Amino acid sequence: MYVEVLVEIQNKHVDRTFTYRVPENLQNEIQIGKRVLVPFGSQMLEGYILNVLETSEVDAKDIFEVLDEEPVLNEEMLELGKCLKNLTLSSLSSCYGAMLPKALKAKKKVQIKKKMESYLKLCMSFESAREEAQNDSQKKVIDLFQEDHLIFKKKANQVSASAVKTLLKNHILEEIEEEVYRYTMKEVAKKEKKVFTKEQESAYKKIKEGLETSKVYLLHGVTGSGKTEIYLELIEDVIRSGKQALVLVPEISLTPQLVHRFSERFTRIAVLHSGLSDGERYDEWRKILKGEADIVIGARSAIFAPLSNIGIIIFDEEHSDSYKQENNPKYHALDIAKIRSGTHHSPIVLGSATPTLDTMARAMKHVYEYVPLLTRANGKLMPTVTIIDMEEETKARHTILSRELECKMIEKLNKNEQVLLLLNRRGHSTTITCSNCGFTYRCPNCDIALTYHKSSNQLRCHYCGYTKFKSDVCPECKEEGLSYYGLGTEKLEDYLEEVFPRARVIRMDRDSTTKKGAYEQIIEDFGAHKYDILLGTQMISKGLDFEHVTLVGILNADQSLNIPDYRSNEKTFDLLCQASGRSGRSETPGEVIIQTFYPDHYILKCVQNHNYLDFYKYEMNIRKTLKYPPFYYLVTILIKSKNYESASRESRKVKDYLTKHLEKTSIILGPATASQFLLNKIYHFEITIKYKFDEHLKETLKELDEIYLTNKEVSLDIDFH
DNA sequence: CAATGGAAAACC
DNA sequence: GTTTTCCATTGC
Repeated sequence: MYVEVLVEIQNKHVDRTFTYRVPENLQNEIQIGKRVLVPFGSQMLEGYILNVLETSEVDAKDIFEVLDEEPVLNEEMLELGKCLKNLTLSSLSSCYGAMLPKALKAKKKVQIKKKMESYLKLCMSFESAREEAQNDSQKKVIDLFQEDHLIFKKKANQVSASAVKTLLKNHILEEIEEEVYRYTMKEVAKKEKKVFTKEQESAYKKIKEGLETSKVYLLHGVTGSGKTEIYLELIEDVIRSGKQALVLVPEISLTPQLVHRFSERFTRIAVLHSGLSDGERYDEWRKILKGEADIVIGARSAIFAPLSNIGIIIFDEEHSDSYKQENNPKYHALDIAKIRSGTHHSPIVLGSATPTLDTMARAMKHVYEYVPLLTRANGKLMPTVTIIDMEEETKARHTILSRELECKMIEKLNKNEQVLLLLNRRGHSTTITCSNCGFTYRCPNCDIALTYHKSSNQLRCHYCGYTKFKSDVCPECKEEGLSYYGLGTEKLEDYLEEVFPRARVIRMDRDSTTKKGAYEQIIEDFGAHKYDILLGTQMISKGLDFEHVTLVGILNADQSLNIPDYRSNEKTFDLLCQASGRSGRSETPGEVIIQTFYPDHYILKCVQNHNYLDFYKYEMNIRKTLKYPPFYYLVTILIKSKNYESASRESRKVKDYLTKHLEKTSIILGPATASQFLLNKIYHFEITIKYKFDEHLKETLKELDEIYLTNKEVSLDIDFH
C-alpha cells in the first residue's frame, strides 16, 4: 500500500505530492485527509494524505507515523483546496493551510492537545449513595450530585478532597476523564423572536422561499433596520430542518455583543475569530467537525468551517474588505461561499446598508435577488447630518474641533448623553518636522513620514513597524525646533481632556487594544456609561450599538478620499454611513457632524441625505468611464525587488510578456510605481490588467508566476480583485 | 586536474 | 526548509 503525500514546506517549488510506502502496522489507520509524519531528505515533515495507491513505481520511503485519528480534511475540503489554488494561483499546501486552524495544520513543531478534565460520577443511585456515605463531609459531596450526575472533580474537591478520596476508594464514586472545550460562552437567558415589521416580514418570507436553493440574496438594510432579526429567524428555520448555518462577520464587528444576540436564541454555537487562543480555536473547530454546532459565527476563514450540511450562509456587512485575505492565498470568502453554496444547495444572504458596487450591480441585473429593507425597524428617524467646512474653521483657529461640533458636544455632555468621535488615524501626530532646518523623521525602510506615538515617546512606521525613540532636539541641527504636525487619536485625546476637563474620555485604536480583552473592556465600559466620549479609529464605526450615543463627530472625513485606490469613494461613503449609523439608536434622535475640507464633494451630499442609490449611480458612472469593476475585472501584479533597477527592468518584461499573450481586448496598464513604492526596503512596481473576458489570462499568469518562482532577485505578487 | 564554491535541482 | 548535484572557476 502506498500513499501520495503533500508535504508541508514553505517553499513554493515543492507544490506537489510524494509517494510513500505504508508499513503493515499502519495500514488500517490510513485515510485520505489525515496528516502523516514522513522522512523527507534529512528531516521529518508533516504532510496531508491526498491519495491512496495499491502499487507504485517510485522507490518510496516508509511513512513514519499517522498523526490523526480522524481526517482533518474531508472530501469537500480537499476539493475546496484545489478550487482555491486555481482561484488564487497559490500553492496547494498554503491553501490547505489557510483552511485549517493552526493546531491542525501540517507543520514542524508545537503540538496542541485536547484538554482533559476529571469528572466524578455516581456508581449508584443518589439515594443509596446518600445512605452509604459515612460522615457529614461525604454527605456534602454526595449532595452535589442531586441535580447533575456528572460533576467536575475540582468542584467536589473544594468541598472536601479527603471525602472524595474515600468515596472513590469505596466505589461509591468513580472518576472519568473527558475532553473539555477551552472556549465557553456565557449562559444567556433565551429570548423569543421580536415582532417583525411589515418590511422585515416580507424580506424574511422572500429569502425563506429560497432555503433549498443556491440563490444569492442581497439584503439591503439601512443601519438599525433589523437585519440581524431576519438572520436569526432564517437560522431557526434552517436548524429546524436539521441543517446548519454559517454566519460570517467582519473581524472587527465580531463583538461579544453580537455573539450575545445569537446566544439569546440558540445554544449550539461555535465561534471562530482571531481573538481565540490556538487551543480554543482548535476546540471550536473540532466541535464543528463532530457535528456539535448548529451555527458557526466567524470571520473570513470560518467560510472553511467543516460543517456537513449547510443550510444557509450569511455575510453580515457584505461590503467589508475583511472578507478578502490580503496575503496568500488571496481569496475572497464570497467566492468560496459560492462554491460551498453549490455543493450544499444552500442560499447566500449578503446583508449590508452600503453594498459594494459589485454586489449592487449584480442585484440590479437580477443575478442576485434584491431584498430591500429601507426603514428603521424601531421607527427611529435617520440622524441629521451636518457638514462643516474646515477651511472656514481653520481661519477661526479651530483646527481640531469645529465650533459647531464643540458646542454640540458641550450640549450633549450637559444632558448626560454620550459622544462618539471618529478619527481614522492612530498615534499622536503624523509628521515631526524641525522648523529650524526642515528635517523630517522618515522611515528608513518605507519612504514615508514616521508617526509620533506620545505614550511610548516613539516614532513608528505604520507600514513596516519600524520604531525609533524621539530625541528632544532635532537630530540634524541639534536645535529645539521640532514641531508636531497632523492629527492622530492620541493628540485628540489630549486635546479633549484639555477642552472638556470634566468629561470621561476613552480612546480605542490598535494601540489601546493590544492586550487580550481590552477591546471588549472598552466597549463594555462605554456601554455602561462609564465614559462620556469614545474616540477612536474606524474600529468604532462598525456594528457597535450604544443607546446613549446621540452625537457622532467625524474628523478628517476626506482623508480616505485621497488614497489612490479605485474604491476610495466607496470606502469613504461606507465609513461615513457606518459611523453615522452609530448615532441615535435609541429614543433620542441622533446627530452627526462631518468635518471636511471638501464640503461640496458629491459623496458627502449622499451621506448627508442617506442616499445610497444616488451614490451608486454617481459612482457607477465613474467606474464605467474609467473601466473599473464592476464593468471590468481587475488583476494587479506587484513586481518586488530590493534592487530598484531589477524591479523596473523586470516589470517592463512582465508587461511585454502580458501584451504578447493576452487578448487584444484586455487593457494592460503600467508598469508604474506602486502606491507604497518603497516598503520594508523593497521597491514595488505595479501592473494592472482590466479585462471582461480573457481565455488566456489564468494560463498566462500561471506561466509568469512559474518564471519568477526561481528568480531570487525579483518576486511577483498576483492579486485578483 | 583536483579543489573550491556558489547556484540549481532534488527531496518519494 | 536542507541536502545533493552540477558546473565553472581557480590554483598549482
